[in-house]
Amino acid sequence: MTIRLRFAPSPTGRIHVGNVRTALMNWLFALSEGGQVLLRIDDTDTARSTKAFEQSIVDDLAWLGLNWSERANQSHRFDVYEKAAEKLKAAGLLYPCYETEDELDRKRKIAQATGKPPVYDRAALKLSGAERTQFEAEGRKPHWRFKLSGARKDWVDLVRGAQSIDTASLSDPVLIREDGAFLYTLPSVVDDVDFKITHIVRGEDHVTNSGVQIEIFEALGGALPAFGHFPLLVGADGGALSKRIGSLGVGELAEEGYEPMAVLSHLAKIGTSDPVEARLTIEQLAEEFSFEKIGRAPARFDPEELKRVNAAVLHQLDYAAAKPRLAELGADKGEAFWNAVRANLVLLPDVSAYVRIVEGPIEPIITDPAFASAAASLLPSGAYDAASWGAFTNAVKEKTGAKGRALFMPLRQALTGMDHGPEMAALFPLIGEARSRKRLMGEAG
RNA sequence: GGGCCCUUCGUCUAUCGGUUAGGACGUCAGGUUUUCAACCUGAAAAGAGGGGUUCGACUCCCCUAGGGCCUGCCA
Repeated sequence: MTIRLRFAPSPTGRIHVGNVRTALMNWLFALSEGGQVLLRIDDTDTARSTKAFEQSIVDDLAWLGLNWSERANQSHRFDVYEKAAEKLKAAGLLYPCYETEDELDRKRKIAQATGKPPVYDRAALKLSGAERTQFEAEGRKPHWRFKLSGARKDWVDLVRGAQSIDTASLSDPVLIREDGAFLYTLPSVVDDVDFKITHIVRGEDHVTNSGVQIEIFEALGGALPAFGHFPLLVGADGGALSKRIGSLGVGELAEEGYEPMAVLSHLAKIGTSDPVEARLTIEQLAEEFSFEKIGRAPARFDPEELKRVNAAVLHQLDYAAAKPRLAELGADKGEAFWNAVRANLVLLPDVSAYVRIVEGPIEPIITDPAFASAAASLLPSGAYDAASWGAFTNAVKEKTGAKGRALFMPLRQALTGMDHGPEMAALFPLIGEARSRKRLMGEAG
């Protein structure tokens, strides 16, 4: 049997790193088992959902290289949810409630204050027909709650092992809002049944939801999927994911020049027993994926570590793969250039600093003008090749007596305006004679 | 308040009762580069605190401290 998973974002905002991690877990598991992933747009909240956000989700997943096999919108399926709701009502499992939000809020606060669990008291269940008619006459519209059984619900979680949720300690979940809108819970279960989802993989913020949803699966007579809840992301300081990081959107990462595979590698490896290392393909990440490797402590999303992984991805990126991206940045200066500089990049846009080194203009750093001009007079003429740098530095060494660091650092600083960087032998031919001469003479160029 | 989960080198983590407590990043040292960066090799470096259980505990139980998630007419 091929397994079927789903990624179900709400188009009420851009997707951020937390969403990407959820998506990735689903994709990696599906890929590792030869299964499929359904992209389900959870747009039941028509007021907050937008087509623009939906498109951004599609674009962001495409940028990441995550391809779905099917796509569905919940907003096209209201009639299906309606039928499911009718079925639950007929079974006496979905009942109308007339409390206002304020009333519920007050009830919760009172319960809290008296040390009682803030669980819905099911007052609506005791309403007489006359009372209901009275509420309706007042113009109150009901919201609908699912009647929990009060039994414990058990399952063996893919990452957490044996789980047991006591539905007696939970409020009956509201499935339909006063305005008639379906809340996330029912459509999610209905769709999981209809689309024959075999595994629900999501963050551990959903574990109690799963207990509730298992009851709805049972009430609807649907096949129960397997559940896996992985720990959430926390920030590098171990605290909650900061607003800046938590809302770090895929779009922003792309703009800042991160590599999709760096983002994916980092999110796939943090919180697992694998070392956090760069991988060049999703397939490789999938090959290494296993629920058993996922720890139970929160995973740390560390921007510094992401950068390190990004650098590693870049270091392995060959010219053919880099070329189109370099072209976008106006930084495609040929294969020799790419090979010379890639090991020194953290983010791809860093390449522009090296473009300036080979094309100018840069401000040379001259600490010893006499030495620099002596070197300038020894520059070979004509076209430079891989051997030119050796010949040039040997000549300078002989003439000035400088060697080692005293020889190379001033030349590097004069020629590149930096005190670190790629192999000079590779850069020198790209800089060329004229520019080298200018820079050694202390002129910007 | 209640429920669930977590706490091992500086950092992220492995260990599912008996290990020289393993790996990765970082750090340090060496190599390579006639310089730096990049790269390669090696080293130092750990079980929150307190009680139990056991021949034996990082591992199981309890308490304390510290963190995360849930407890919505959000998803």
